[in-house]
Amino acid sequence: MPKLGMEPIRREALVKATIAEIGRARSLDVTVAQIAKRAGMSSALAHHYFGTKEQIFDAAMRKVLAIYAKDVRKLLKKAKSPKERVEAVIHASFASANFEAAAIAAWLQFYVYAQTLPSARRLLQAYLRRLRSNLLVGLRPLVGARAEDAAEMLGALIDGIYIRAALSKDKPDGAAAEAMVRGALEHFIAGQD
Amino acid sequence: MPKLGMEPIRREALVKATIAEIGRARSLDVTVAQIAKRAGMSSALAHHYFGTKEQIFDAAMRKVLAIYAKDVRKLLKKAKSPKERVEAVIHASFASANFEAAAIAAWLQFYVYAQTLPSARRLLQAYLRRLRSNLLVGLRPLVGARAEDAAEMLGALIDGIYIRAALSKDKPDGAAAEAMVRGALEHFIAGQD
Amino acid sequence: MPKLGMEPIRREALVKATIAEIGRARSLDVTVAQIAKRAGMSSALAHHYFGTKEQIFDAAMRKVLAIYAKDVRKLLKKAKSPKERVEAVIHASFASANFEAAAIAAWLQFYVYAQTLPSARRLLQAYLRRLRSNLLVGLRPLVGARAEDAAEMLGALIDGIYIRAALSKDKPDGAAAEAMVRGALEHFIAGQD
Amino acid sequence: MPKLGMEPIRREALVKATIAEIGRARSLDVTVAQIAKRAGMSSALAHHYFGTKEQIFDAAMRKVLAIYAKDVRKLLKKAKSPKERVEAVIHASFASANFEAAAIAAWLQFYVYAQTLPSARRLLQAYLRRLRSNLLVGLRPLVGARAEDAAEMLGALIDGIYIRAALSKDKPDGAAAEAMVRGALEHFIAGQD
DNA sequence: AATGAATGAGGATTCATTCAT
DNA sequence: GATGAATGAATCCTCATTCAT
Repeated sequence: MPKLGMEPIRREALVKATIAEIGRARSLDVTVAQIAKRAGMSSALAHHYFGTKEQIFDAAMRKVLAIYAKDVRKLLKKAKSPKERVEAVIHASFASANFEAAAIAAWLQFYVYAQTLPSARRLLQAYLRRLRSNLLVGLRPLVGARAEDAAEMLGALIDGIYIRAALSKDKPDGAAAEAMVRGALEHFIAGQD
Repeated sequence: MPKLGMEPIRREALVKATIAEIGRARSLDVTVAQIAKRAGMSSALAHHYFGTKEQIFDAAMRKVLAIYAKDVRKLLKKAKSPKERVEAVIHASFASANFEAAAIAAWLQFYVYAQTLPSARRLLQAYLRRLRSNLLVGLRPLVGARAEDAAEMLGALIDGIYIRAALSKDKPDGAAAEAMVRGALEHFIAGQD
Repeated sequence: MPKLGMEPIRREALVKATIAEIGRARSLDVTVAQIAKRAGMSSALAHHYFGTKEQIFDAAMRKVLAIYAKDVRKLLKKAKSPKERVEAVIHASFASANFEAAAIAAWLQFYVYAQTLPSARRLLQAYLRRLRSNLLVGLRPLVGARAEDAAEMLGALIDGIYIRAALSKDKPDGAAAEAMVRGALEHFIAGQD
Repeated sequence: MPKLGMEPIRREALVKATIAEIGRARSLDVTVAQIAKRAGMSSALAHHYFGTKEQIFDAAMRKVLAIYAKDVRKLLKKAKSPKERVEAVIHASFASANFEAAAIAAWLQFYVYAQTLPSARRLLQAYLRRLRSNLLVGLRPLVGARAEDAAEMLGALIDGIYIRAALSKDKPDGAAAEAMVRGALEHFIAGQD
């Protein structure tokens, strides 16, 4: 009798292996065989479950974004004030399991990947929209009409820190990253127009 | 005697074609044949002049960084005050010929490439150091001991804007980008610690 | 479960095809595609099983030497006297399945190959040592201290006959070849110093 | 005004460079560019003078055989007796400028080359015939009807020694080689049928 | 469910050879 | 006479993907 319910297990193993492998290679030049091997199965099985390599990548990207989204939701729930809301979003960006060398590397790769693949682009844009809207909700009470600009700026800053973390050989420093964004937030709030 | 002095012409054509082709593909998955074709020659000739694909990429990356460096130098010369120095660096980042769809796309690809290739990493890190030091010279008189943090933040913000511009389908808006960074600078200066 | 146990079959087919193809081309300028085609598979599969062309050649060379070594061992077992031992070695050299047009041609090619490739050189030198030592064991009782010279001479003579057989268009004549070496042996034994 | 009589100079330089380059590579896998560079000219010029690579190789092979033939002729002139004739041929084989690492390597390569290229085969067979006939003239008075066999055997032995010298990493020892062939000759003469 | 077997398509690289000057 | 310029044709090798079992 066949093992039942293997599908979700296999799929998850593959997704995890994909992120790890991309993190290791620091590039999307990763073969299905490598991913499958790390996931403990044959590449034929990987295709059986996902169809194409593209779909494996898609699922992996979805996973990275989902981890982040979940962290944000959790933190937002505890936020008591507008400012705490904004800080929650910032905190989630760098405290998440995603702010870890391999995941950051994978993140950057997916960013690039989104340039080429429409489905990946959609995913990434959804993330950007959500990030922006999460920031906006908190920022409006704080800076009013300047909230749009503030959200844009904070979002870009977060992405910039990510990209730099990806390049650096040092272990990513989430606290420092968070401090930098919070500083920018403070200055923005303090600044008059 | 044969046609002479083609080498620099061919090399430049290849470098230009490489950037254009990477911009078009929005990926480093570009074949030497594609590059050579766009540059109007056979792939064999491309290898004749550059040896390997890696060296072609290297030259293209060097070119992108060189364009930026030249723009910065030019603008810095005209700067009359510390603040003008910082603004010159910011302006160069977005006014340069590099802030144009294809070049931005190529820029992002090289950022990623630097994760893998040591030679590319060195190039990029040199760029980052120069950017930072250029900002620092202007920032020290303005914000004193906080200059380091400011430089770090502005640098990350610039990179973040780049990465977002790379993802966007719209034509990159240099003016808006510049305004955002200048805004952050103003707020940083105004902010108290 | 898939078709199983193809690997040894494929590998053997490839080795055989390699020898045949080198024999046909009378040169090592044989493409993996040609070999694979003769072996009835795609070149990709050949690479799948052997990795590189060099390793295919290595295996083929090993095979040629192994055939010879096996023949020698078999004949040596039946030898009842020192002289029969020497004759067994000689006989094996020319009666072996290797003394056949294609194999001789391949042999010569490998001899040349050994000049360039360290691994091939090691294989060939091992063969030469074994040949020498096999001859020595039989020769010592027959010619005493002159055994070393005799072994050297007989070995060179055998190789010389091989090389000439490789050049000739006629079907190799094992009997004649053997007679020539036996003659040299007789004269060496008869000769006084 | 054009330089006159460059042709023979260029041709000779190329032939010499070819032998040297084959000796260095210990293989015929030598590019026209390498040969031309060593000869101090462009590969285009090499083609200008020889037409094809094949013809360059042919000329080089011819040269190697010509050196040997000349040496033999010179030594044969001084020979006073049949035995001295045979010894002259043997001596020439190993004393010639050809019995030197690079030339031996080239020799072996050409031997192999002759398997493929008809023109090379003709050259080599002419050499073999001449060697044989030179030996026969001296051997007939010495061993009568057995001269044919003796010539065949000595020829094969000489070739065998060459092939082994090619494989060895040590500097070729002409004296030892000659001693071995002379020994075989002595034994052959001494041997009774 | 799972995988070894198998391949077509593609890509970097090399090189003999030709040609215009 | 001489050569830089240029290319077409090959060749090794990789890899996503399919299939039979």
